[in-house]
Order: sequence, then structure tokens, then C-alpha cells
Amino acid sequence: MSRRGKYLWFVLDDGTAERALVAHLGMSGQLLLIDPADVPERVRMNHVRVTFDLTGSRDLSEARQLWFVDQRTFGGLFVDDLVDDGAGGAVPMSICHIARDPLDPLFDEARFVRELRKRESGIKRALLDQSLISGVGNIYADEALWRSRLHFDRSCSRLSRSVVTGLLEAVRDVMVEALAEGGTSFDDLYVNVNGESGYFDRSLHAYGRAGDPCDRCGRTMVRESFMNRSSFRCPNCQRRPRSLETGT
DNA sequence: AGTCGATCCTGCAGGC
DNA sequence: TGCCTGCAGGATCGAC
Repeated sequence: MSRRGKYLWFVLDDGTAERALVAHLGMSGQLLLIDPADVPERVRMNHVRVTFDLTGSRDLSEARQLWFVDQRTFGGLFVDDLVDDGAGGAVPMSICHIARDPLDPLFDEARFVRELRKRESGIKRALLDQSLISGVGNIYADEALWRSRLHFDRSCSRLSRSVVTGLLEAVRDVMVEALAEGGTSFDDLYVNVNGESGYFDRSLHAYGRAGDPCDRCGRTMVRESFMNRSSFRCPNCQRRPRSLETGT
């Protein structure tokens, strides 16, 4: 199995290895290893979209299956042609625009810093742009911004090289810590392939903490609407950029 | 070309 | 009790 950002794929063994089965979990998608004779109670059958027989066995008591389960159907499965990724590997054609994630040894840090600083948009929009950097979603973006003391609407083009580098380091720290704790689970929708929850939600400093004191300075954290979703920040540590302030 | 807001979906929580 | 509204958010699309 291979991965690029939030996409993962299985090369189809048809003798040519030119095509892959690509999956994206979206918001609520799950890939689960299931014994069909013993389906966990939490799996809602009306959310089961695709099942794969992994053994080929006709004996259901021995069968292990890979299930693609998705409540909100933001995820998906599709077959795609593989193309050269420019580094001796292959990547599905439809996701070749997705950048590598910052933990990937081949992540091009210089390119990320250069391209980000050309953007006229706010910094959080850039962090969520998978063609610049992949693997960062709303939660990890908020966490990295909190650690870097940056407001989500700070203009990319006005950030110094060192600030961007520091932010990238914060993104990496968040990802490494989240992985070590098994990811972020709020409920049964967020589990690994064996149905197990992660514990990173207990380590969040920003996301979902509106009304709570900032872990750094004690000021009350706030929630704001951003890109039709939520942004959480400390109004003291992560000041609104002057150019966006109203009034004086 | 770059930027931005709207949109898709379902289940659940909260208000009245 | 039950209806209604808002919210969760990755990625894409059309508008400007």
C-alpha cells in the first residue's frame, strides 16, 4: 500500500502494475479489517459501501474482509492509472498534484517555503492547500498555528522565511505527536484499520477548545468561522493582523 | 492566474 | 415530543 497525503492506494497486480485502487477517507471514511462472521456492533451496515474478500476462501468463518465504510460519503474509492512521480516511484494520475507530506524524506522544504511566501492568501488556507503541503487538515492546522503563535489570516506573502520554517517545524511536531498517540479520535468515526481509537484529542491545545483557557497564557480561547468551518485560536497569543483590524 | 466562498453528505445536538 | 437549524470538514468547482 502507498500513500500521498490523505490518499492511499493499492497497486493492482494485473501483471503490468500500471493501475491502482485509490482511496480517500474524506471526513468519515474508514478502511476496516472485518471478520464477516463477527461484525463489531459499532459498524452501521447502511454505511458499508464496498467489501473486499482478502482470502478468497468460501468458508465465511475463515474469511477476512477489508471494508470501506463511510457515513458522510466525502470519501471514495476509484481505479486510476499510475504515472511516474519523478522520484523513481509511481503515483495515481488524479492525485499527482498533491504535494508530499512534511514527514516524507522527499518533501521539498525549499519549494514549500518559496511557494507559500508567494501566496496572497491567509496562512491557514495555504496550510490546507494540498498542492503545497499534504496531510494537514483543519485540526492539525489550528494546532500548528497555535504553537507558532500565528493568526490564521496572517498573509503568507508577509511572513518571513524563518517564520514559515518555524511553522513547518510546528506542523511536523504536531504530526509526529499525533501519530505517536494513534491519531485524533472524537468518536467511533475516527479509528484505525482495527477499529481502535487514537488519543491525540487529549493533547490538543487549540482545536475544539473555545471557552477554555489558553494552555500558554490563560486567556479564553475563541472559535471563529473560517472557510465554512471552525478555527480556534488564543486572542492573546495569536493576534489578528493589524491590516485586518476594524476601526482604528 | 490567483483567490475565495459555496457545495456535497449524514447524524447528532441544542433550542423552542 | 418533534421539528428545525446548525455543525462537523476534504476537496472541488465556479465566480470574480
